[in-house]
Amino acid sequence: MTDTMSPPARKDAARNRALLLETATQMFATQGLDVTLKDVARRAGVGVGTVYRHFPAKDDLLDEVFAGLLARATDSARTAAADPDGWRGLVRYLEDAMLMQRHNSGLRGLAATPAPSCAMAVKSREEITPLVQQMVAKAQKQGTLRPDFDATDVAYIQVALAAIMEATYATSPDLYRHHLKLFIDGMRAEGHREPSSESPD
Amino acid sequence: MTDTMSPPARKDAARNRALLLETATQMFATQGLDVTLKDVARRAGVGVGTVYRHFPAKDDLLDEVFAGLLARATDSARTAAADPDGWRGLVRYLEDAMLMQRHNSGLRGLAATPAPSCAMAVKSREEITPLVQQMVAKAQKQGTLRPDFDATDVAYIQVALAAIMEATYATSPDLYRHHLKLFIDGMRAEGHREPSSESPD
DNA sequence: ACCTGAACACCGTTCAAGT
DNA sequence: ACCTGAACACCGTTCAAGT
Repeated sequence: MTDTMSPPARKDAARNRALLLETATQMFATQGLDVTLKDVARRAGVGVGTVYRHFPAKDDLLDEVFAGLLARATDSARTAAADPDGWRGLVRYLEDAMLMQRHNSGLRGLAATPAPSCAMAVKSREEITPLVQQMVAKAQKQGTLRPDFDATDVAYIQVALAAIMEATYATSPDLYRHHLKLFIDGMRAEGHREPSSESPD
Repeated sequence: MTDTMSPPARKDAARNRALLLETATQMFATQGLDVTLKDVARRAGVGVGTVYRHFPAKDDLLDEVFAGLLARATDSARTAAADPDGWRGLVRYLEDAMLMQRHNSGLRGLAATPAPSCAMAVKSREEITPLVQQMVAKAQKQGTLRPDFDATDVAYIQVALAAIMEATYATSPDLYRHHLKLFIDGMRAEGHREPSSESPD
């Protein structure tokens, strides 16, 4: 994924790059998207200019930082798509995605305000959409998912839940589970509304 | 609503205040929340300092600007609460609220990112929540709304739809209608899933 | 009293000078 | 080649000087 050109780069440069990525990943995860690049630089022990040498703009740094999480999300989607029960796969995928956000402040911010320009959003769509499409098709064939449900709707439900989570996280970080259930229930096909052995809360 | 104290204030000051409010309302509606206070000042023909004299901070200006819209939303909720059919009132209230956002960029931004600190959000909750509670109670008594549905859930559905609208507006400003339908369907009580004479789109 | 605009703090980004 | 930090543009906010 990172080869073909660009002579190996000096060892110190490579180290700085890795260090910055690591530092930024940590800071964005715990403190959210508005950590300053100056702060990232200081914590990494380099000058601001170095950050901009490796990442032309803050968005580029964000893209690389969250590319890692995107990979995890893709894995989750792949596993979910392999589930023979389409509905169950879909639900698990959504739960996984929300759990990731639950534990990463920066991801919450990104997911709730998806700039269509954002490289990560684009790649995310490209990689995950086909997998979600498989789940949707399967679940519809199995009669458990509404027939008028689109694969892109899953992405929008993620956006919706992200916004809710962002709004409620500070007060009750797990309230989103309630809304997740609500939305999932709205996805069910006619006559598949039985509570599936969960506690009623 | 604006009396009891503060000697009437000089005529030019009062005019400036009104002018600023009007200008800001216009600009936030069409250009969104990140219009500059310097721009507002210029367009109103005053200095920046004047803006800050009348509104201690940008948030205060926003609060006053959107207090007007809040009043309209409250009216809508009151009308909806008066509907003998609880379900129909609830649906109309949601449709109204979304229509307001649809036509106001600043409102879209605010609704999608509700800071709990925001005075408008607080007032909105205080004024509208009891009305929504009436609708929810009525609809549940009439058996058309899920029994495990909370009045606060309505507010969160608004947040969710606002985020979706914000994400899709540029490309397809009316796509939110689809998701509104989806969520509304998720609110239905068991056995009330008939398509109610709408076109299927 | 109220208005004005220069000035400050802050953040993203650039670039001349260093190694 | 790459690093550094001062410098710039921009936005929110303040305040000394004007009327």
